[in-house]
Amino acid sequence: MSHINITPVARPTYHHGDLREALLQAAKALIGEAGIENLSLRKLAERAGVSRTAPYHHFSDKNDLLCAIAAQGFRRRHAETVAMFEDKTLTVRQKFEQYIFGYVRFAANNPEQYELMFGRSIWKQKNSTQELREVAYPCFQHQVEMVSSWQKSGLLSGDSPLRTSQVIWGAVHGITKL
Amino acid sequence: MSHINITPVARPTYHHGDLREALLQAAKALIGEAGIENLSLRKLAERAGVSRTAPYHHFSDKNDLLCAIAAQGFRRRHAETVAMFEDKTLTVRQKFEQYIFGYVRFAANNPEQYELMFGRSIWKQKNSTQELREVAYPCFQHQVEMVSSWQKSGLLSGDSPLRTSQVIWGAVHGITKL
DNA sequence: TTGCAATTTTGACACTGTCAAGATGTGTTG
DNA sequence: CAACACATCTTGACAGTGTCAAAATTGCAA
Repeated sequence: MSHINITPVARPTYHHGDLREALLQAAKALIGEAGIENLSLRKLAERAGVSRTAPYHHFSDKNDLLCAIAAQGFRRRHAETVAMFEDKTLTVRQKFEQYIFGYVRFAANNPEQYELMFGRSIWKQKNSTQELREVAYPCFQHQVEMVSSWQKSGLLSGDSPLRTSQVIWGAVHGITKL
Repeated sequence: MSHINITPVARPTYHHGDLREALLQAAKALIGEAGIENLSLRKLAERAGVSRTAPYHHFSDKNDLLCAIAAQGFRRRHAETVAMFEDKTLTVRQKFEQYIFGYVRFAANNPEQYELMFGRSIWKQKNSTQELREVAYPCFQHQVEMVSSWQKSGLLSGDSPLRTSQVIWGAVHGITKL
């Protein structure tokens, strides 16, 4: 793992200013370089130019940190999707295509973050933060609403928006991972 | 993690006999109890009633161990599927249903092993053992062949067995994880 | 200026994966 | 049966890891 660039950022003041955001940013960078399972809080702290236990005042846990990254992904994805869906200049069909493309593109461009968002580890048992749940649920719900509207407009068949949504998501998810 | 039962097995002889198989078995048990990320080689060795480094004479790595478990899953799944597909007493449609059900059932009954088989970590970069690859490929290939035959018999539409296979697998995979 | 609270650091601990060297059996050959 | 080679297992050791407690440092309000 010696190929990872640490490059601690020189920090003029004792207090960092916005360490939390800096940690999230650095964590995403490290994850992108070496994968999720090679992310350690210590390397992260070092890259942020801060001592090993500093992150613990912004995240209660390593799991908490990972949940925060996933939550960031959901927030971003949700914002993009909502904006796209409410765009009046697009036809219904274009919206559907844009949705699928956007999903796949996001997964392809941020594979590690994507894995974090939909991988097993975060959601398992009591691992998910309340923040993560509060951010992710609207994201899922909005997807179901979109599918429902597409069904009403005749673009999609089926009667249960939830089921159909699951199938679509599952298929895209599956294809994405191959 | 103190809720995990270790219960080292008393071993009469110095040589274990078939430590490799015992380790795989114990590993699956521990994974079932505490999840993949809570499996440690040391706890595993202790439960197998053996010293910490003993496993290293049967698996070069922790990753190697996980690959072996995944390979076991593929072997079992492949055997079941082939046997079912060649069963003359089933109609084509029954076979298709059995295949889907069998897949979901396996994933539901062995969620951790399933995660290991299709999760990102094993297949990423150079993590996959040659044994795992040699076992998994026939498994995938057989699935494509089945889909192809179902398409020829008119049960399934579409022309590209590979693509269709991917979609089916993806959808089932996606639904399975919800 | 002084004191309080937020922030960061140092020290420490148990746990992990893994390597090197030694110990202990088992099977084989004379 | 003896001696030896080999597979198997153990002990010791080391660097990393997550995380806690206590101390230190700083910014802000009274």
